[in-house]
Amino acid sequence: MFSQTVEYALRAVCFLAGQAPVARTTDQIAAATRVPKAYLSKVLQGLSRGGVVHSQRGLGGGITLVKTPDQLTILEVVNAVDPICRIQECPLGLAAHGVRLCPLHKRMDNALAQVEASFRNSTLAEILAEPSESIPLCDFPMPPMPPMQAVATCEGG
Amino acid sequence: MFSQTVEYALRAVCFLAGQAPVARTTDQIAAATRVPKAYLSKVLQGLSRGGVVHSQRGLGGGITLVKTPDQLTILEVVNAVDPICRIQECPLGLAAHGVRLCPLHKRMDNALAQVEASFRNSTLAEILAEPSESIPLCDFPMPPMPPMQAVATCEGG
DNA sequence: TGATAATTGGATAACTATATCCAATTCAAT
DNA sequence: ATTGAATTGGATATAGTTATCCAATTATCA
Repeated sequence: MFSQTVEYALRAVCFLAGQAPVARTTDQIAAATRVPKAYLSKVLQGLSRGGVVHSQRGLGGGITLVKTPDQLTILEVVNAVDPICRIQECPLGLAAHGVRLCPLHKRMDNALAQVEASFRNSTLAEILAEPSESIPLCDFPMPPMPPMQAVATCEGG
Repeated sequence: MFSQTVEYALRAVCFLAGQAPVARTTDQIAAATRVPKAYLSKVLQGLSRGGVVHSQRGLGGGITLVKTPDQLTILEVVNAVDPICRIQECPLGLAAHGVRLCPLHKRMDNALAQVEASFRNSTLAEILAEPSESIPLCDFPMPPMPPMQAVATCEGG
């Protein structure tokens, strides 16, 4: 139900949060998150226009988060690239329904509201800090990283 | 975030529930729900294969619900045409993540689980019975209906 | 059995999402 | 100023979703 674009954007931001405040290039992000590089650059453009990341051109440039991980929520990332559109008015355009939704669309909108709320309550810092057997994006705890090569071994699909 | 197909399927089933146990033709459903007739017939085929509706060919045929409205949930309708796919395993295919999801994907899956749960808890009967200023699909309480012509006046979009 | 009413499914079109490639642009470092 | 590293954006390709049309099929009623 979530688009590929959302999945990719969250992976990228999650990676950047773990590296903050260091800038990373599109190549580095693509390798770490296993997202097609060419497509990732478009997704990052969306995140940039949405004010989630900052991109710096030129030698030594790259992508950084605009906010610190504890101030950035999943919702902001999602809304930057593929907004959760709440149901504002009757999709059938029925005049009588006006502002109030019918019971059907009220339930659909409630579901969207729940997703919105739970995404609003998750910060990137929280995700990185959560004790878990699985570190986001990695087969192992990630080292600081400078030169950076392809990410560890990986099988399965 | 919900596809057009889901929206159309829910409208159709909602309408049929209000008419149950009378059969309605694709033309009648299309007019009442304002769904393009040709596309609706495809959506209904999906609902039929999914066991949500039964279609009867021939003179006097039409579409009916397989279950009574109090036994049919929104979730069953949604899953018949555009299933909610929970995140079962790490989308990156990281071996180390195995069965357990990382904190990021755990949160995404939780959101899906919430939607699933709230759809599982809504029956069509409940939706029709809910006191509301807006009756599902209609500008006014729907009469029994036989010959049936276009549905009332309607403006806005 | 014949006529009519209804679904079924194949072919096709338009649009959006996903993905790729590359030339142009920008900027830091020297 | 020149060079090299990096993003940017345009053009294009592919796949999936949404939508339409129509001939074929099925089943009921007279």
